[in-house]
Amino acid sequence: MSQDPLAFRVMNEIGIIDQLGRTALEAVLPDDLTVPQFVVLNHFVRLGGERSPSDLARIFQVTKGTMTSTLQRLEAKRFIDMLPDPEDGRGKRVRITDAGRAAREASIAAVAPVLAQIEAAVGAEALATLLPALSRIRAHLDAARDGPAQTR
Amino acid sequence: MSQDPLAFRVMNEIGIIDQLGRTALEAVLPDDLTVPQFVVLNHFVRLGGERSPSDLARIFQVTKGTMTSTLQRLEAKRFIDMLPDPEDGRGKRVRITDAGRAAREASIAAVAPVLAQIEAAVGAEALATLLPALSRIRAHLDAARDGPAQTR
DNA sequence: CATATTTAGTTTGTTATCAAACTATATGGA
DNA sequence: TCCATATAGTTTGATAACAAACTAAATATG
Repeated sequence: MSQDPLAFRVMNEIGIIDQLGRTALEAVLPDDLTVPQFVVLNHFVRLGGERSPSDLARIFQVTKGTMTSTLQRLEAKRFIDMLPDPEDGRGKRVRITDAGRAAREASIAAVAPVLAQIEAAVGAEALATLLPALSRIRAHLDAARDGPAQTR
Repeated sequence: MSQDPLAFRVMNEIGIIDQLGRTALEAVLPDDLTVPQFVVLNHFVRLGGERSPSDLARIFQVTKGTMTSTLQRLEAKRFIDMLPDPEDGRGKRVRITDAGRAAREASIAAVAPVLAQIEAAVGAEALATLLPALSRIRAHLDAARDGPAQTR
């Protein structure tokens, strides 16, 4: 059980947490929102303005294809608008709609208790300590990634 | 960027690490093995013997349906055998094949440098410190999960 | 200026994952 | 013994994610 290398055990634990956490959040999210969909809405409310799909792909570290799919689903729910970029014939501009803002508010309300429980169970200090180490791992993996396949 | 609750930021970081780490490992794994497939093979080599599919689903915290899929792919590659359980007409017994053992050895060799790099970049102590906190988060999410939907 | 290269976005095909529905066998209680 | 319930596995129908191939528009180079 513990003959596995340390880094492997950490990755393992991270994988399971990601899965359980994602499932727990999606169980309470309204409007059949998924975590990635919520995260995009949250971004627009917090930072406002408009973004291109490839901006968003870069920000959230997913491929362009993945972002295309997430945005299409959000647009189908009328939570974002996709407009042609007037400055670039290839580009698009994404912005949140009023319905999207409302869905984000409802999501925050639904998700807050779940997050609060985690914080209570693990301790705010422990979480705060975790964060920098996680960031280092992320930074390493990000840098080690060879040719960023597709403007991820 | 940091108005998000602590627990949310941690979950976010974990999600990205999971994704980047998974992709990095799968890039080097032989025989088109995926991480879940490798993890199952690794388990059999480390602990030996036979397991039922639902044992494996429980051990790796995935649903039975997910485990069915992973086992079918491993069987197609001839890396495991699936036998009827002589004691239970509903059950199956899974065990690794020689080819499976060989694939696991090759995988370990391929994956080791990637893990070593992570360990070097983050530091063994930092990883060791991370582990208990991660375990607490996992334990909480595991416990908070309502009716374990399907003998997950 | 014309062609080559890069960039923006989409599409395709594969795997993982979940929940829920379904089949078949086992077990428990009346 | 018989029926109800629980358990083992599979299947179905979603979403997310990747890589790779593809279209179209923009930029760079000769």
